Order: sequence, then C-alpha cells, then structure tokens
Amino acid sequence: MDGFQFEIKTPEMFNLDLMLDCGQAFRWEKDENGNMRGVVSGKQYTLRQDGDTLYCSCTEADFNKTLRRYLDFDRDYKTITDNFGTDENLKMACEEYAGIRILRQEPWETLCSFIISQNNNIPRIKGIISRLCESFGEQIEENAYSFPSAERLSTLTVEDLSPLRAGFRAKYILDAAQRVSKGEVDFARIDSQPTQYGREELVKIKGVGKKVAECTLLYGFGKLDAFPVDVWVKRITEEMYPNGLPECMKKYEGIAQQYLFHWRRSSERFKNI
DNA sequence: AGCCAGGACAAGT
DNA sequence: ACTTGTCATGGC
Repeated sequence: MDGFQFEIKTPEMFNLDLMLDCGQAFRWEKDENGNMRGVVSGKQYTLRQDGDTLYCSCTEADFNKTLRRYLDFDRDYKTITDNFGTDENLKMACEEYAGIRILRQEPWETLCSFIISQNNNIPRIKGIISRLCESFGEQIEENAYSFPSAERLSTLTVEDLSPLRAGFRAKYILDAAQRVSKGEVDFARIDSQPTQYGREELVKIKGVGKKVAECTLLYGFGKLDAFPVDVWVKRITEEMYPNGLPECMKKYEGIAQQYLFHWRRSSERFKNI
C-alpha cells in the first residue's frame, strides 16, 4: 500500500472505520482515497484497514507511542464480548457491531466535544468542533489544526466563540476551559482515581451533567465502567433491563453500552421502512 | 415547514 | 424526588 510508512496486523474484533465514526470521536473523515484522516495529540494521521492489516502514515515508534493506546489496540475484546454472550440482547448487539473499540481520546478534547454534543446532532457537532479547531487551534498542516487547549480557550469570551455557532453551549465551553486550566477540575487525579471521583468532579462544570460526564470518563479516561445513558440507552434499560443491568456487564458497562446504543438505534430506523 | 438532535438547568409540583 | 419549559442552531 503506497503512501503508508508502517503496517501492522490488527487484533481480532478491530474495525477501524466503525470505531472512528460511531459517535465517540468527531474529527475523523474519509479522504479522497477512502482512508481515515484525523488529528491525535496535535499530529495528523492517515489510516487504512484492509482485512486484518492496518496501514499507518506514521512510524512504528509513533504508532506505539500514540495510536496503540488511542485505538485500544492491545485489549482483548474477544474475551470481553464472549463474556457478554450470556445476555441474549447483548450477544446480538456485539455480533452486529463487532469491531467497535472504545477510543482513548485526550480528556480535554473529549470533555469539550461532549459538552458540544448535548441536544445536538452529529453533523452539526462535527461542524462546531471543526470551526473551534480552525479558529483557536494551531495549524499543523495545510488543512489540519490541533484541538485548542483549555488554557487558550479560557482566555476567550462568548462573543469570541460566536463564529462557532454553538448556541447556548458556548458559555459551557468557557466554564469548562476555565476550571480545567486552573486545575480546579484535576484531570491527573480523575485519571488515577476510581470512576466515581471523576463523576463528582466533572459535574461541577456548568453544562456538564451525568451523560456528558460519563462520556468523558469512558472515551477520554478509559474508565470502562462508565455508562453514558442517552435517550437510546435509556430505552434499552427501560425495555430490557428494568431491574438493573445483567451481571455479565460488570466492569465493562461502557463497552456494552457502545454496542447496545448502535443496536437499539438501528432497530429504530428499521421500523420506518 | 416542522420536528428533533448521543442534554442540562431552573422552576415548578 | 419527578415533571416540564427553555435554551441556539440547523440537519433532515
């Protein structure tokens, strides 16, 4: 495969396009060659999966340092999802969406992205985040920008953010930027402490409720027991698990959630045909 | 054209 | 403790 510096055999249960475009991250796009292009930790990457080979635009060292962790490359999803198999619903969901992994994004980008996601649709979420990076991030290539730091955003006003057209969320972004850059919300501590600590800390930010907090903990801190409940997951818990989540989800509620979310959502579209 | 979007918050029972 | 209206904006 030309244009790629490095290739590596993927583990089982690894679907690049699916995991990068399933509502966890909002900055990956398919380029003119059908490759996935996005920015991680201030560097642009182009990736492509053919069967069980992953092609990367970076060196092996760079892959090991950044992407291996970002893509949750070394986790054994086979064992985890096999264990989910004792629950019939979850079993079907895992089969249908096999290959989705939980990304480990940067905490600040994750928090900020999911603040923007509230009461919003994915195409528009992407647009707002894209304008945020173009306006206040650093240009790293011709058409690629880093995600602006909390420190940078903490110096801005809601008027400064008006070009984003983020609506009522602009003031939430600023409150988050200020608290995070001051260290009032301590990411290092959230990272090292149990999930419950992060739940209590993150909701101190204006515009961060339970859902956004759980998403940040799951997709930004790798807390796999975090369990974001949006409208779709709420339907699932009410319809299928009125007496609580099954035992087999324990410690991996967040992974289970990811499969169930897509499964329930696609079954809804099915109704309309 | 209008409904709704991977919610949060404040005010009201 | 639950329910309801409101919040900007624009995708579909």
